[in-house]
Amino acid sequence: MSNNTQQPTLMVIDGHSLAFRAFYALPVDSFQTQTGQHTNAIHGFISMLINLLANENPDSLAIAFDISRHSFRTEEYPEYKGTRGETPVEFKGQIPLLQEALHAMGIRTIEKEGYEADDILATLSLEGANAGYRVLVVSGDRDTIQLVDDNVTLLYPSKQGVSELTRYDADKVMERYGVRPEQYPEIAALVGETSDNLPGVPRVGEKTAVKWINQFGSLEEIIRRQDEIGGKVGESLRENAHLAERNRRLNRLVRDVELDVTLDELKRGEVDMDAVQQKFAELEFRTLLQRVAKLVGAEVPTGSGKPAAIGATLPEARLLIDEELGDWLAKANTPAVYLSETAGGIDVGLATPESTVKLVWQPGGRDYAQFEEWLASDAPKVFFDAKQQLRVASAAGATVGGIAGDALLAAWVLRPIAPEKTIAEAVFRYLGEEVPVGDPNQLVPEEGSVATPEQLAWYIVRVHTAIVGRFEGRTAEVYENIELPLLPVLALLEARGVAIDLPLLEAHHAELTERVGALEQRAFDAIGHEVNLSSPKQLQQVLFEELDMPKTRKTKSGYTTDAAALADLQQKHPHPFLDSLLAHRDANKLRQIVETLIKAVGADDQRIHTTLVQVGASTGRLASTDPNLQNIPVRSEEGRRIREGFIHAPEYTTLLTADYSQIEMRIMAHLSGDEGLIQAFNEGEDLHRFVGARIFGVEPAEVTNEMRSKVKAMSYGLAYGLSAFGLSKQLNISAGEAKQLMEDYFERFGGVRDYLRSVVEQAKRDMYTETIFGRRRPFPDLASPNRILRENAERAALNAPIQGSAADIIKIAMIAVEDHMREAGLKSRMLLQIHDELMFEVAEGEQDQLQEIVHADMSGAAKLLVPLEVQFGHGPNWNAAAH
DNA sequence: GTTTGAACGTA
DNA sequence: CGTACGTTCAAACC
Repeated sequence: MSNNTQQPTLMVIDGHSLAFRAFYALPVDSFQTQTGQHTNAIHGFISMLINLLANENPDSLAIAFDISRHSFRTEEYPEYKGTRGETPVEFKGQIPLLQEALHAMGIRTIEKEGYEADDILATLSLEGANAGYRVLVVSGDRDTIQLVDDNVTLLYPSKQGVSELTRYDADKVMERYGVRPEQYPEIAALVGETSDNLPGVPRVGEKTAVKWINQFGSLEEIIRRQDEIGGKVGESLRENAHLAERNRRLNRLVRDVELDVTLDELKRGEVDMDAVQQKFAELEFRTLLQRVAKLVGAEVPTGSGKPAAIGATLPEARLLIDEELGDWLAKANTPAVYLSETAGGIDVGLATPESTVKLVWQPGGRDYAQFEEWLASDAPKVFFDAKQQLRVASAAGATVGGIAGDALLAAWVLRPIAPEKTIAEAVFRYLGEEVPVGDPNQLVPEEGSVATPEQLAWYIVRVHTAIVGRFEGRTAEVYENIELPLLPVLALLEARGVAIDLPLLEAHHAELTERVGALEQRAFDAIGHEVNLSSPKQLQQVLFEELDMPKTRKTKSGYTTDAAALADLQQKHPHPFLDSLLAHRDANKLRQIVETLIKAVGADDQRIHTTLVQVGASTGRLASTDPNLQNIPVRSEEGRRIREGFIHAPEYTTLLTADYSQIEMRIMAHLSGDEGLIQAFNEGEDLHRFVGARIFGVEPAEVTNEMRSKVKAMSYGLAYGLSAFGLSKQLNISAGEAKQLMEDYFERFGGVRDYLRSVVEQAKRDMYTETIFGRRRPFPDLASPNRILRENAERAALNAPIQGSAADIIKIAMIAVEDHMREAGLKSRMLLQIHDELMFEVAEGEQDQLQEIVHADMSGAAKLLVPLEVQFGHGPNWNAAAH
């Protein structure tokens, strides 16, 4: 319905009430971003808004929001709207995002402290009508019926949901309610409004109220002549007239709120599609973007062809050589570099936001000396996955310096729970543009269907700026002072690898293979037939059907056959098969680990080069893959034999390991400020013995091994959100004893309990946790209505600052150690990081000096309320180098 | 051929 | 009903 008069149209919308209706109209679970942010109310609201704008085409537009529940109404009547339950958090969090999205669409939102959105609508509709506008009020609150007149029409959502709006003009109000619009609030005052917690006059319903209004003309008149009304109803009116009067005061909308906006400012202008695109990309809205574009007549990127039609335009690529290239490099301000390996060499894309350059690089060729020199220099450059690009360069014999940014790393620091792992993902999220990725099934890609290196570089340089621009708090410091300097250190560790005693591992493997075979045969003999011992399904058949053993804990697809359950079964229901099975599991696992390691040994250098994944863990830890060297067995004697296969190269004299002693407990002491715990560390006594003495009320010397191990399990469990139930399971003690143990612990170390509580409290408030150094980790699930998800998030939130701070500390130490070793000109090398441990290959005569550097840098990486202790061990192999 | 689940190694 | 990872195998899926 378009406006066919000369009169301009003003549309005013009650944002809160319509968003709330949208929230209940759309399934909350189907509208979630990857980070778990709910978006159903935002989506529903904007969808409805687009329809409204398309249908009504208003000339001016404003959307009003409530700031809080407090208004002059709650001043007068504190119970106002008091029966309404707590607004769901899933909804509350969407309002600021909705407002941001509306701002991106160039739409003015209005809030006023002390007033409700309806008062703003009332004020604007009056102002608009006076200024000659035709006014459309959009609200789901019945109080706005009073605003309707010849110039003001109300669009009110029908019961079906948000998409259907009923138009109320004065005639329609009369038809529906039987009174004129301005009389409606008097009806409502008499009847009362349950949803606002405003009781009316008992025995008076809509029918009676309308009858009276039509008979007497107004509420005032009804009350003045209340004695004329007979019967029980009349009696009720006389007793409760004050309620009707109070209701009338409260439901009268204020029409002269002072707003710091003029009608002129509400005129709809051009829509900045770039801003809309970016905001919608964050919200992961795609169809809405198309609809907005259609509404305003803009173009939308298709995703198939060229880079985004709207947003920045891709500069023409230039193929530069010699002086021209040198000139470009000299002038370019922190360009992006993208290296792509090809059959003949390396294709290079270089870009600033304004200019792109391509280069067909033949490493070592004479024409490229200038480029290679620039690449190796400190001249700042940005990358996407710089560590991988470093490998490409280094394989070509080139070096890379001046890593001033890495968009992959930045995206992870910003959102470590679900970082964008490809250029296309990051660009879509942070720039709202689609990178042409091409069809992998097409052997010869069409021109323009796949991004060239220089196009990718252009995306990288822009997306990096966009990501870094969103850092908050101390995130930029974490990125610049920890992650970026660590990156080249990790590249060095990966390139160095660790030496392996291949013959020893092979002998070990042969031995394990033989043992696995024998155990397998013994297991078969015990049940009289063969079975795949690695198949949980087949094992369940044997255990619970053939041998008729008692059922174990349930899994998704049956009953568990894990080691703990099998050991438990063996107690209750001994059987030789169980023995053989458990022993087989152990041996087979070790055999498999050794096999993986053997396969990973490089043919050229007899070393294993793991990949240290810097963007792997959301706490800030590193991860190790291909192979994982952070989970090499150590707990069993047989497992430690595998560590004997990790050795130093012949030109070095020993392996050195340095590990933080109880770093997580020390961080807990620091963060909690608990005096008992701090004292324990400062006195340098055995921690668990000290804590045990306090808890059990004995002298440290009298703490038995059993007491000590209970305390140890408890201390470590606390940082993981361990419950009394979990503790009882782990220690095999009664629930009561476990509960008592925890109570005794908190009795003596109350600061720890207070701290753990405060972490979750803070996390629920901010929706993220922070480490000592300011690394943040978001926790969307803390607001989940799903109890399991929420409690999992609470435990993870409890642990994140502790585990994350430990990760920060060892990273800082690694940067310093590598730096100082280089300064000292040492030949020794840092090789591995295993979360709280560093491994070094020590060159002849350097052990003391190295150990001094490592000790100083590790213990000095953070100044805590307790000392950071470092333990060293050295020997010919990793097992011997244990302390 | 790819994904999922169970199991298990480490800090 | 204790956090953070990666790898392997079998089974289930396409």
